[in-house]
Amino acid sequence: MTSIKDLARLAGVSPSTISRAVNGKKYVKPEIRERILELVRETGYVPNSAARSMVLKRTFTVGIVIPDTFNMFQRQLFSTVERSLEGFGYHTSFFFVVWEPESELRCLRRIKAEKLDGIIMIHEVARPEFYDFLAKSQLPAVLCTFTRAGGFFHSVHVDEEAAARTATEHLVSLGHRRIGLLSGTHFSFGAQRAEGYRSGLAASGIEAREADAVLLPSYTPEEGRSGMRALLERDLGLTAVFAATDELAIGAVRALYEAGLKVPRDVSVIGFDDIDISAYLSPGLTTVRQPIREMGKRTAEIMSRLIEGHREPGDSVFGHELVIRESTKGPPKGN
Amino acid sequence: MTSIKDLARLAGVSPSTISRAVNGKKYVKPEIRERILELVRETGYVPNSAARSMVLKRTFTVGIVIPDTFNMFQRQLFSTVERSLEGFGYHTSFFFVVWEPESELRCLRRIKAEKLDGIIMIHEVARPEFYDFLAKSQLPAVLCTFTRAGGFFHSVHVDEEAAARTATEHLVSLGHRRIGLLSGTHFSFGAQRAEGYRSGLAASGIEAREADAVLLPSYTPEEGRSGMRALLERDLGLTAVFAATDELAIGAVRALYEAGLKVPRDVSVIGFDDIDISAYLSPGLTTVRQPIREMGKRTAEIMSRLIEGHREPGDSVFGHELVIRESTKGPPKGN
DNA sequence: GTGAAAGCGCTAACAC
DNA sequence: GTGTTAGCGCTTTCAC
Repeated sequence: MTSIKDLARLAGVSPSTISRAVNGKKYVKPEIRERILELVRETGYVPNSAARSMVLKRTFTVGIVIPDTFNMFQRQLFSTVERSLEGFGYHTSFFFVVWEPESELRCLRRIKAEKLDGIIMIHEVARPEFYDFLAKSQLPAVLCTFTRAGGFFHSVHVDEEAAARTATEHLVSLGHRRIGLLSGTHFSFGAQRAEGYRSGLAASGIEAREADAVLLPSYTPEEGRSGMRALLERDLGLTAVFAATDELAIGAVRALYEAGLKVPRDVSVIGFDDIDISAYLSPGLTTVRQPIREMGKRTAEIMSRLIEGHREPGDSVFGHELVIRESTKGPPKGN
Repeated sequence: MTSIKDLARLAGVSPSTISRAVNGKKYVKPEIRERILELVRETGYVPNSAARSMVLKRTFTVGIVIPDTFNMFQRQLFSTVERSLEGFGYHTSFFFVVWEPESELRCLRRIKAEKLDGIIMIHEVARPEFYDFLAKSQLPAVLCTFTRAGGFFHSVHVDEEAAARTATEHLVSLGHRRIGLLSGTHFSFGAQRAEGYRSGLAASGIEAREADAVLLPSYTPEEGRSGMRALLERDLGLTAVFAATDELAIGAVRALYEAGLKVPRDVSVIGFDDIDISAYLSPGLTTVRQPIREMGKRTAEIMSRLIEGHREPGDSVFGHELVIRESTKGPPKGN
């Protein structure tokens, strides 16, 4: 691998001049600069980023912490973030964390080792050490899709509870009275969406029954399927279900299908997130959309400004949107 | 941020001793080691990886090149690769490349700059410079899900053509005679799967008609939907469709749904890959499974051995498996 | 405009 | 067992 010294020897100049030429600095005679750039092309020289970041004391890369099991919503989110960050001149480094304390600590160690310019959390880690580090290190950080009490961190998110209420109210407005809930125990949004479901019901004067809700350990289609099965077995006379994520909803629809029930003829299903695939399901999934692209862009933008030393408002709360497709309609007659 | 010198001062020893203690080397008096480790805990010291890799001349991280638009199949693949690599003691660095020459070159530059221990390609880049660099630099490299003529690179993949043939023959065995094809123009697998479709048809004495096939510019549900629509408009009397990826298949099912046709009652649909979601669709998608986990693990294993300087066989060809779910059945009577 | 020298944080020879 | 020294590849004063 050619180094700056090799190039210096080749060009018959000093390493400093190479450095200046490569980095487009002033004070290099045009013809020398040309010759150097020509040499760079020939040799395929690219400055070693480790060496560079050692002296510059910055890496031009921001870390993105994301669950190892990231779902399609998160996947779309981080792609947008990555692209936008690239636009601001930053690279990204991904840290996949598994849902276990050890993994979070390992991730934290790596983050410290890599001396990143900033950290974006697309995953709500459990370990407080994580947040403590972010706070104490003064590292630019933004929480994407969740907040943390204390107002210390910048965060980009929707009003989860309000959005879940919108979903529930849509079902109610269609005439449903017995509505099931499929949500999860992990991460704040699970509880927040469940709360929105309850308040949506309450606002319509409908009692939220304990038995109508099931809280799953994760938000996968498989959990949605087994959650829906549980609901079905309880024989509650549900005519609709609110699933806290589209993936849970997909599993729920599947369980219904396996039970010989049709969506939306027998049971209506509404999801949350509006992941890409939801529009292509048959029937298309009615859901509450989080403005993924906008949120991703905003996250990158805040990060970039934070790195540049600007101050930024603490919270960016985005609006949600009800997307009505074919998986919801009025309850079957007789109910 | 605490550095090795700070620690040395704190512990009253030299930096070398700190280095030895932290890296678990011999020749450190037990009580001193203890004190140092204690200090490490207190201060939260983590060695700067840039500095470390400069002297070690290796980074313990392998790069994974993957399309920016990676699909669910690739997503599962890289998660497995990442996890397995982690098990071998390597970190991973992702390079998302957009389908355009400039992006591939930018990616190549970054790869050169980062001095990785190896490169895994989960994306078949177009630029020959990329492969030239890999070859000339002697960097351990493995191509995952595709091969390259010349036998120079290690690669992990299935026999795409044979697998597509299996899919087609399944349809034929069900009684279908007019079978549509939805594949793509990009990446070798598009042509290989199309070829498998043709040879599957030929093996059954069925003529492959030009009009029954549509080649899309990408492999998304949206393309599958528009491809299926095109097929429908041609009014060919198709009773089944082979889609070259599950995502294409999902879009095809959607187009059929929108046209008021039922799967599999009116038209059977078979996909390729067996992405996670396929089992949760309603109806479940019949498909050809690539052994994602095994392929991912194998890729990581080969990489690890390559880095350690071992020789490895050039190709790992995995077997595929037909997964029959509900989206395929015999053709409607009267056809 | 250009080069020499110092130094970023770390590890590995090599003394002691 | 431990410290001293050199050096990884780069950028940046500071002379010239």
